[in-house]
Amino acid sequence: MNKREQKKDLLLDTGLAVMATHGYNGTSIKDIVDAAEVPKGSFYTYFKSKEDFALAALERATEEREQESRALLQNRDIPPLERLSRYFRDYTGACDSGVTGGCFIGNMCQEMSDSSEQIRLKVRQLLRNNTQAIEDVLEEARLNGSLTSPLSSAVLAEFLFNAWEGTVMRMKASKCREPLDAFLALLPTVVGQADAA
Amino acid sequence: MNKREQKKDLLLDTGLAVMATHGYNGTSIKDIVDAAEVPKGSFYTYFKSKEDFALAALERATEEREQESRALLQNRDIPPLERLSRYFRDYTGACDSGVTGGCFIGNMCQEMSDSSEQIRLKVRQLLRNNTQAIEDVLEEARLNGSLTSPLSSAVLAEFLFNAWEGTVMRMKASKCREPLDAFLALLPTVVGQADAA
DNA sequence: ACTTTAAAGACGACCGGTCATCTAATTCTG
DNA sequence: CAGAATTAGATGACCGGTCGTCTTTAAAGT
Repeated sequence: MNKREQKKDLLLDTGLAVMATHGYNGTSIKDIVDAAEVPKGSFYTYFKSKEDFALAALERATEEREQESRALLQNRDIPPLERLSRYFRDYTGACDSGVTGGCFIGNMCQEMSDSSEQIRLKVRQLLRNNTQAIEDVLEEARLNGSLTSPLSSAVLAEFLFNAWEGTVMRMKASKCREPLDAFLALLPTVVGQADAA
Repeated sequence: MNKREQKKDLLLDTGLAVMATHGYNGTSIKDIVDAAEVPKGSFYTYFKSKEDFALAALERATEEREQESRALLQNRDIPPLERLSRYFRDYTGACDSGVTGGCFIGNMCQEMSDSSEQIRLKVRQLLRNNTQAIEDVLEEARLNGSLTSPLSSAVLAEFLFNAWEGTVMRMKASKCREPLDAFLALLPTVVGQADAA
């Protein structure tokens, strides 16, 4: 990787962190370049606009998360429903250590969907990808008989993922793990397990 | 109501609408006063700061919604679980007519929780109130035997409300009613009904 | 020397918030 | 009750500062 790509990456990583906690409109270009210790004038050599940066940051945010989550979600050594449970539960750490930011995609969805059609479409796509990953696991569980719900895996996945986003959002306001615990408590019920404490 | 209160109300109503679609940082004082056709200088005679306005708008947003929702949620002519179902389903209209804004409280939660402690606490309180209202209905359903879940009403309410917020958020990005349908499809499962199509 | 890229700094617009000024209502005086 | 004095509230010009963006200059690469 060349020098240029490295700097763009640095800008993306650090800027993403800033924008994840202060939002799109709450983050200035100066905030981004300051955090990355990159001269202000350089910003527009890497991104053609602030919106362009946000679009790239959105992709980056999911890349980082997908590294780990895809690996877990597709790990055939663990029963599919167990994978799902871990996928959600492993978020706990972020909560305990005074999480800030929450889900960057969720944040951008709320703040920018009505202001930028480009960002809305990108968010929609990333949300769909995430939902699809969950649906795949559910479909696998259905095939091996551990998923008994009469509802389609698509509906189940859509519900679960949205419920999860709501849970993460709530944790931002409450700063406690109750929302997460409630989510995990209901997970078996939703996928149709009698009781898998 | 005196003239002054009326203007403050106007500022609150119109400003709330603007801030609900463009967010806190995406809305300027000028945007608010222009929408209400109130002179810029007047703003600070009604609110001591932008943050103060947002706090008041947050209360206003729930007042408006609570007018109708409380009445529905506490209507003893309808079975409690049916009330809950309607409470969520009645949101449909907003979706069909190209909803903008979503849930103002949810928006502010995502955008401002990490920036303003005052707003975070207000959001947390309002979210709790909403959850409590749902818990009350669930408790009523448990008493009359229609709620069979072994999980506590508090956990159920927390999960349901967060799932709902996530659903509303997803609709902002997707601009379709699929998320809502998925939510409504799972509602009976969550509260422990076998199938109450 | 010539092309390409990074960086500096300027740009006008706009930000949240303040201020002196003006208006209109209230209180005081007779 | 009339008219003068006082004051609370309304107002838009204006503050220093920051915004996102762009032009211009400096540096680097070949």
